[in-house]
Amino acid sequence: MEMTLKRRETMHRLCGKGLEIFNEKGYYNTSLDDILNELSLSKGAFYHHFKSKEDYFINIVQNLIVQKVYALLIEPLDTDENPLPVIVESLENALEPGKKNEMAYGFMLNDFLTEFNKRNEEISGYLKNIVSVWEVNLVAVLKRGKVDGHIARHVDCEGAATYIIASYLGMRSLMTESSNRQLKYQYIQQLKQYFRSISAHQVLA
Amino acid sequence: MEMTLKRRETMHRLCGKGLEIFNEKGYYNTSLDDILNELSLSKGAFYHHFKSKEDYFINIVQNLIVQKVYALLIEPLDTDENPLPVIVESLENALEPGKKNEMAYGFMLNDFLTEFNKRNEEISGYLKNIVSVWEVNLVAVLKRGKVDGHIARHVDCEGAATYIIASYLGMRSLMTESSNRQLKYQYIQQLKQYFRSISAHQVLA
DNA sequence: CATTCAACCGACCCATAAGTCGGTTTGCTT
DNA sequence: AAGCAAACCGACTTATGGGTCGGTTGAATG
Repeated sequence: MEMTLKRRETMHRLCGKGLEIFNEKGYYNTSLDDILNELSLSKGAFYHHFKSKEDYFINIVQNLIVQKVYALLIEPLDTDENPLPVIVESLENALEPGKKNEMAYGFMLNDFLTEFNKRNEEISGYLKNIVSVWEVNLVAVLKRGKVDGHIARHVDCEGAATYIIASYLGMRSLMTESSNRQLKYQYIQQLKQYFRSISAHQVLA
Repeated sequence: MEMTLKRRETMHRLCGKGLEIFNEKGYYNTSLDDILNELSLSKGAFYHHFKSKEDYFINIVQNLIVQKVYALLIEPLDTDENPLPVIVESLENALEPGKKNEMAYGFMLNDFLTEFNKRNEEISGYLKNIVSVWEVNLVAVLKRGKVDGHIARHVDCEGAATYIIASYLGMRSLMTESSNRQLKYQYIQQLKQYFRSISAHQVLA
């Protein structure tokens, strides 16, 4: 099964570089040759592994993107502590410019969501699904926070989750190369302010 | 100057229909012919009035979009009342699905911002500028709210404005044809919750 | 009535980029 | 070493869409 290994490796390289460039320039603004040239691969190689550009990107979404969202935004929620600081920390971390040569700016869900909305229902569906999983997990962790006495009883957990997600996605629209540090700081501060207001122990600022 | 009138009218029709379709399908996913067919106009007519698709869209941005942002998001702020309910009302109104055949979903700043970011620096610049004007106005109105005793003294007005804008832009990523009513309600509720927390009179929920 | 020019027409040009296909290379198996 | 299939190559096809250009129309002007 050496060939299967070779296959896997090439597909993996393609997906990795693809995500990197799609993230930089957008899906529709990136040609396959842009990616292929970087990897010194040919059209033939590409179509030997994927049946279309769309199929290729679905692969990227369902492997790499899902995985990153889990790692950055969902798994960190799985603790027994007060959920609010945990959520803050996960978002703060997800907005961090990539250390080394990892993905810059935590994540690009908003960009892809917007790009495929109205243009490709299938891919759009996969992306929305990712957001939805994130939301479900946020709601769960908020509800637990209520039970554990960290979050005020009156809070609408679904609404809070939606609000958190919206603000995070929106931040990614505002953060363009420059300006980021300040914006991120402001965002985190206000998020904390909001969290204080839904916390069970009404700490005054 | 009858001709100038004709010219104006055709350009106006082009811009109106253009905004409508660009908003529906996205700028890069809309061909000039898509628009021209709807208006029964030709390529020749188009290029008689605009020097390029880009020039055309800049026209749309600087006339129609600027105007709508002012009408929906900026001018409503110009009152002497407590700014917080006024802001809520403007956002609520801006997220309203267009009555009659007006623009659906209040506004599409986030979509265009995302689409042109990384693809067209010039247009991107104009759009960012609109957001920036909105932000400046929000900050001003929040500061006035502080002076007037509606907003707590400790609040970072710039941060709050950023946070408000981010959450609004993000909502537009989440609101796809279906689902909207519920999402909007949740958003407004949580926004109010946040506003309560930066209000001078700490009303408990 | 002739002239003129803004407004408009639509066939054409050309660059881009997805996808095809007949081939070549590579490396494992026998 | 021969055979064979997976992996890969790259010229080609095809569709799309922005932009061009030589023309036509129609209304105002003299």
